[in-house]
Amino acid sequence: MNEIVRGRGVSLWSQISNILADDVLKGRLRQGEQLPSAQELATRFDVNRHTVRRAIATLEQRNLVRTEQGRGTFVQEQILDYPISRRTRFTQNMRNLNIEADTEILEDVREIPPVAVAEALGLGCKEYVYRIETLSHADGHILDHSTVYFPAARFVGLPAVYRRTQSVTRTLSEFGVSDYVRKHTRVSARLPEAATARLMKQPANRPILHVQSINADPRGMPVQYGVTRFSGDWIQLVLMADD
Amino acid sequence: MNEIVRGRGVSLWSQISNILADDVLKGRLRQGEQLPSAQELATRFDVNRHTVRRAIATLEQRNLVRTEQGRGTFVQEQILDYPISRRTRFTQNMRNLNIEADTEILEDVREIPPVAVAEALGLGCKEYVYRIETLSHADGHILDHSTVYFPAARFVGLPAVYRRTQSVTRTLSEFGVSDYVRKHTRVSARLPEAATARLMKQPANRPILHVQSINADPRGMPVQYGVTRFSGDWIQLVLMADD
DNA sequence: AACAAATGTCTAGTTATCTAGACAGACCGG
DNA sequence: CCGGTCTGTCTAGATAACTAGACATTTGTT
Repeated sequence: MNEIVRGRGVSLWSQISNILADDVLKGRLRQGEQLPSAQELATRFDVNRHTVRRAIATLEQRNLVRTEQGRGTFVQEQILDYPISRRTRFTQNMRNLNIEADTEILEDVREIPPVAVAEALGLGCKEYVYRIETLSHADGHILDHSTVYFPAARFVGLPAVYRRTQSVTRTLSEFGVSDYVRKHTRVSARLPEAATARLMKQPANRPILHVQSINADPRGMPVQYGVTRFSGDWIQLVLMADD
Repeated sequence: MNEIVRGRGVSLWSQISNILADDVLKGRLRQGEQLPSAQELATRFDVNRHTVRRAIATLEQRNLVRTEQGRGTFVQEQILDYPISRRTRFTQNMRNLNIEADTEILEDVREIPPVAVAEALGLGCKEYVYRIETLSHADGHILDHSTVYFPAARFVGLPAVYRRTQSVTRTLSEFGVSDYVRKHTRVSARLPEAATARLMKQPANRPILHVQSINADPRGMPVQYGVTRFSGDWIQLVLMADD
């Protein structure tokens, strides 16, 4: 297993601290996962509990773990850098971040959209859209609540495809839109609507990241209007130069 | 310059030891070079002399430096691995080892060789050879004392070429021998003759590596007979499989 | 309420690391 | 041979790291 060396000029607490930090950073310990108790670690490393505590104290300072009296110490949920560029693809993003994301489809309906959405999609005020509501989980956390609109006339029967492919990119691809780029992205922080707060299991007074985006095909024709509400606590959007 | 950190779990002596070891291994301190005195290092690192001494003690254990009372501490001359194969070329070897070698020509004469040499070169007992005596230095150390014989009939005027090219390989090349291989190599340890000991500035009772070799052209005709006396202390021949 | 299992906080003692100073011994150049 | 400059060795004390044990506090379960 992991070895510790005495009397070579590197203190035990520092060695233990490094080993544990490595476990966290390399993902051997997952976000929110509970570490072995101080006593267990002391036994494993053949060292006093105080020594382990010192190691853990430094990890806490580095914000890698969080200790709760009477409960234990846990891997600190890190703010997730969520890169956004013109070609951001959610599924791809999560895969890059080495996170198992699964998306739950809450609802899909065919309806007349709000005026703002119709305008954004370049539709007349009597044209139908599909509206799809999703909730994404990652590592046991709720990641975002999304509402996406597609022009119904252009993508007949889209919800069924979406349910099968579980991916915007693959769905559009099946309708012949093999490429699309983000026409614009608007990011704001706001308090969640009641429904969103309930869905994301977070207090109504904790702000969320509200991202509204429009994707267009290569000819500039809008294919998707979406609103994604990220948990502001542990998502941090990174705006990137266009590629 | 080089920084040292207190109170982060790594002892000062160990940090200093690492810095100095790095200086030696990366060649910032050369073989045989004197390190700053313990007091100077203590001042530079803002640390007690004893602490520096402890760092140096570990370096001594690792055989990276050697300390001499009253003189100072010096980078330990490492044993030099000297690879030998059928295609060994002295100049090339030194270049591979990243060592500046310069060869001083002590003497070149045209003479009747000893019988053993004549036989080895496949010459009759009345045929002349050129005998060239050289002394090689590298990094300020004397590396070897060589005696090489060339058949004079085949290589008329060779010494002049050798003085110009400073290389056996290039010299033979100018005589049309573009390739040659080592026909055989005999290695032994023996005490140096008086002249050699004096030349190599080493005691007469310290053994040297005595390497006798014959090089032949691709048709098997011997082109060179040589004896090289290496300083046994810091040269270590590595016999390699033929290439 | 009782209990087990965590973390948090003390005290006390040991060992390792670092500092300070003094002095001996070897080397070297004038 | 003498003085300056090295390394080598010793003593003594201060600080950091580690161990041992006791007990408090918090949490979750029974």
